[in-house]
Amino acid sequence: MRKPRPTPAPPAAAKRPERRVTSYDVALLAGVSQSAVSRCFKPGASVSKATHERVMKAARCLDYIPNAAARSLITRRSNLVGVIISSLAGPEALAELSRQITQRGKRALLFTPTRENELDTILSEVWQYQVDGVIAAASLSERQVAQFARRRVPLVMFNRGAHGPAVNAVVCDQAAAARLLVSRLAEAGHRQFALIDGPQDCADAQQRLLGARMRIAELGLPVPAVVDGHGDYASGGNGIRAIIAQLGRVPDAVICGKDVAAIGCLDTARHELGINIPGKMAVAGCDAVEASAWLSHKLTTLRQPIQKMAQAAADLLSGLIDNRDAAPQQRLFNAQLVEGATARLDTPDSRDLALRLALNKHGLLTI
Amino acid sequence: MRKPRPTPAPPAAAKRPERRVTSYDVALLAGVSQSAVSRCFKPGASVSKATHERVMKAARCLDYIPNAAARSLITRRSNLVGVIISSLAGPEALAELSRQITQRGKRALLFTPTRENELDTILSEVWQYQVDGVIAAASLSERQVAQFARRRVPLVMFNRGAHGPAVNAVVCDQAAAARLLVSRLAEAGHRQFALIDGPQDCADAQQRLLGARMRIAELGLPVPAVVDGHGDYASGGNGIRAIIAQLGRVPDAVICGKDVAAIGCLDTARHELGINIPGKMAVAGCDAVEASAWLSHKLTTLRQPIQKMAQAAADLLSGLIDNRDAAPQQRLFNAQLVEGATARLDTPDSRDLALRLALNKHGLLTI
DNA sequence: TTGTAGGCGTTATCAA
DNA sequence: TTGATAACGCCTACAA
Repeated sequence: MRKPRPTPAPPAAAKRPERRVTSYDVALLAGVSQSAVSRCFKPGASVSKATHERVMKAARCLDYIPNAAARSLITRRSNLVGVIISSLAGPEALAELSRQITQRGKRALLFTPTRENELDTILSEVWQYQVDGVIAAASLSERQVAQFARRRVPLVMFNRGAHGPAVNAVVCDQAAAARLLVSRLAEAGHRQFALIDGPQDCADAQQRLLGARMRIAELGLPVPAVVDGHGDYASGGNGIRAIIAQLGRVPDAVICGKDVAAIGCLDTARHELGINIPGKMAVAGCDAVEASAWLSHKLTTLRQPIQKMAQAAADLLSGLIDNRDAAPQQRLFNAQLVEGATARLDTPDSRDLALRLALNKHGLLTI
Repeated sequence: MRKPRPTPAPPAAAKRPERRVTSYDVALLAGVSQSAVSRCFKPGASVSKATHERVMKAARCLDYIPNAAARSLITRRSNLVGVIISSLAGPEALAELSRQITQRGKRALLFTPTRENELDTILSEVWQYQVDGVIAAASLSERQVAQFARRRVPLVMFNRGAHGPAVNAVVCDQAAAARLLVSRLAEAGHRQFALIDGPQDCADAQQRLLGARMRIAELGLPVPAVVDGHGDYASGGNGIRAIIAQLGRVPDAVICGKDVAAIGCLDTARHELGINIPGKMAVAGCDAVEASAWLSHKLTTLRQPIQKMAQAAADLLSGLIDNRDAAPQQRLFNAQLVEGATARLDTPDSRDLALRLALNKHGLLTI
């Protein structure tokens, strides 16, 4: 048996490690037991109205707030969700994930790996903090994914290639979207393609370009020029220069793994190389960042439903936290083609028709 | 007295709330006491080499990781740093803060208020999690700031107007930078200014525009046109239209509280209103976002040393955590003028000189 | 509905 | 250097 507090409370000023306000203090002031206080802070617990009021008043008076660490120790719930996100994954996803996690009464504990090899260090911290689950928008090795299973920590992969059907994942069908993009560009008459690769550790960009290459091959188009990139603005500019050097001519269409690179490519092509876009060359991105819609870019790109995906990830994780034995699932979303002004996407025929309609609208032509 | 574990370990499979691996399990396997295990995980504790090895081997064997919640309970250190950041503050700041916090052996617990009134809710959660300190890139009321002092939780304001000298803050001298911008624009001959305001809850944007207005007044220039904005792309476009309607003419120079709005203004002016920039009108932003440097914008703007500021914030907070009674300090940084291509910043004289030099360089003129 | 008592997993203290 | 023991602050049967 142990005495709740050695010093009842008032004469506790001499202690060095400055005492915090605890539920015992509140109980003392309210004239109830400590467990009564505890129950008052648990939604749906059985407490009389009178007790509840007295306790809450005392709590307010003392600025009492329950200690999450102590609670998590006994309940085995930290209400913490680890979010592992490499900076390349885009700020919109992070903001949206944070919001969704908060809505479900949990908090995002942020892990931002800068290099691949940091991931093991990060994981060991993840375990320490006893997170209830993890949403990972970073590339985990199979060994790392296996650790989650062994420790029984629910994991949801976000927008990353899932390692087999045993892993929970929310993904956008990048390959399908890229295939669609190639098909549309090909229909419109583009034949010589070029690809500016995204960063190696960005699985979604890799998926997109893989899909594009396959579709190009299927359609029997010329072998595309491919250059590496890091997904940043400079990569786009350097990329288009390298492509032209490689092909010995300007390609018909350039597809970039990342929008920012696509904008870099677009700007360099227009302002430094003097290439008419979309007249002479088409440029397309793949992830519809905010800037892609700006008037000076109007980039043709692929929009992923990030909000819905974040919501799905949070839902999926919540479910797993409440029922760790739920069957793993993959939720697949489709990207949507954003028809900007950097690529001709219409077939020659439909373009004629559109032109005629436009002229007709201005009264210049009668159909 | 209490027995470490009711069930020694092997036959513990029947328990429902599935036991975790604890330091007791490691101790049992290594044949030492539990406190010996604890000491092995504390850097600089006095343990014999032999014991250390045995314990570590057992720990690896059992996948043991210390429980941060239990540790934080007794040490009163959670190693958690609350980061309160409104989405408007920019992703670069968040990434940099996260990195700096990690480098100091702590973790960022993310709080992203979407509306002002959410802040009180957020703070009550901050207290629950027993964070060691908070970096706030959001506007806190004086009452809210006072709560930090009362609870003795170190607080560092990041890029937000400090509430008096008693608050720790890392700020960039926005007003001074804006004054410089106005001065340079005025020297170059711009007289009629217009301002597109940032969001109300974005104190740095407010500071910048305040500085600009004061300098405009000091120089005896015409009263500037001022329109409200939210700091987003659309605000820039709407803003410039409203300004022209208000003035009845195109202003000489537009200064925007946020770069993204400035780009919106620039694009709309160029592509929709057909205004020659910088010939007919100057456009300037204030926070040097990544896109401002792109070739299609080349925005004249003000660069804040975000990396240094994040480092300073993390340093300051670390110091406060180790010594809560340290005197509060403000660390002030200066913004740097980025001379883009959206504003003439040279005086008429120097422009002539520059022109002559340029022509001379091409052999078209001899000085 | 309320109080008692034990335990969550760790670190800190102190004697051996 | 090591081990026993007492916190840390809370939740939760169980009994009243």
